[in-house]
Amino acid sequence: MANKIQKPRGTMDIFPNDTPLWQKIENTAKDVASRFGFGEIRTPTFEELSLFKRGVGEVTDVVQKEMYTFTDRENRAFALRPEGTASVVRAIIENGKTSDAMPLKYYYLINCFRYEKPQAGRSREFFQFGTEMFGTKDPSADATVISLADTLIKELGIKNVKLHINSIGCPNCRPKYREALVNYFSAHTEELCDTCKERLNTNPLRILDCKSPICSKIAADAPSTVEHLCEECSDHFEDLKSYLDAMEIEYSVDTRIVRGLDYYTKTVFEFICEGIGAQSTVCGGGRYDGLMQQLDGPALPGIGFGMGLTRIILAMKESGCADVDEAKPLLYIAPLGKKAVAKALSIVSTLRSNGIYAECDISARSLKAQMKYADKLNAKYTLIIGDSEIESGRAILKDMQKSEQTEINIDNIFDVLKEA
RNA sequence: GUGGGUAUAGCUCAGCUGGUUAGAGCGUCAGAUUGUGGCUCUGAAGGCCGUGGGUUCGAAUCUCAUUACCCACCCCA
Repeated sequence: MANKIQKPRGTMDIFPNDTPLWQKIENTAKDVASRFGFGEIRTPTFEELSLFKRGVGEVTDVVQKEMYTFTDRENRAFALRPEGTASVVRAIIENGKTSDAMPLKYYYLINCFRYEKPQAGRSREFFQFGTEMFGTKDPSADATVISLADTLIKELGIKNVKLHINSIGCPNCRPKYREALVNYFSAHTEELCDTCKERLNTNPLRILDCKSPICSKIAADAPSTVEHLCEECSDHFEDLKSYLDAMEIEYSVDTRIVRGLDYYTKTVFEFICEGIGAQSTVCGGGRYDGLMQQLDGPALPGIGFGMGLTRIILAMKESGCADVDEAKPLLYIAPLGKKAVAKALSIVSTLRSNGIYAECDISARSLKAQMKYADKLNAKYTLIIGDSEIESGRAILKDMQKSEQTEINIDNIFDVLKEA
């Protein structure tokens, strides 16, 4: 055991006992997205490093210390995608989709990579379902995107998740708000925790969601975003709320929701699940009206979200809806002898071609072992074929649950199964 | 990047203050009169006790380092 090869830290192997749950989530996501008129987009796993620097924000933690970067043989700098939005924007611009009918509506199911220290709900390779919409700045678009996430969460059966919304303003009102915030917290500098003293310079908005009791107590009386919005942002936020009300989507306004990535403007939201650990945001998103321009595209407003699939799974387990029925074979054939095996393979092959899940022994095991295996697979019926059955053309069909046996004509197996 | 916890068969775990061939349950495979499952019984395979040093006559058991996992900070989905 000199060098046992292990998977990279913060990654995972997923086996067939777990993949059905993943597939259920992915299929439901695709289904819901297409009902909202969103089409799937696929972009590269890695991109030019500068895309993320410009798109996500040069000074964010994600870009500064969490990216997997590398250079290729010609010394070009790349990075594994730490999120999905920047790539989508790049692809839209590069392929001239900005001339398509608006709005553009895309979704994706991707893996992302961030060099972080793993913990509950956080890994280095993680999976997310994301949506992006470009070309409409109307609050009804915000409401639609939120509704998509809400619909998906509900269809998955997750109950213990709450929607929190906020508005962080636009380039007109945010600087003023930021100033007000810095003024307020500066008066309490000494009381703030060390990280928040840092944040005062780097990202004062973040002090609002600090978990330290002292900071959150101070933050409670801090000026709130909502009161500092310009008229346009304020109207936008009010309209969004009334549209959510119209769709009967429950939410609470939470001024501590600020989002970490630079590109967000106006609407921000999170679906939060209590009980799955510290990383409780199951879905996070918002509006990013300046992003397209920041990447040298036209001034198309955008909005979207990312949903962490691992966290969704934690939430599903928490609300007890993570069980997926396993596939059970309709028929298991237990052949004895080569002639019988040939017959079994032939029957099973026909059934499979007709969309039916069927199995037969392929290990030349004893009948007893085969029956045990059929039981373990939860087969509905077992057909036993030996030499004499091949001769007579008749074999025993056993209903595994009722434990009843009937003799049938082997070639009638298809009709018998049809009736069953 | 910071802090706390853990690391023994495929899985869940025993193994007391260091002492001869490291255990259980579950799972896997094979048997319990010739071609029949779910219950029961029997047996087998499977671990140099995460890895590498150190202390010791002797270490799974003490110590240091390292790696991974779990949890929290940070950050975020």
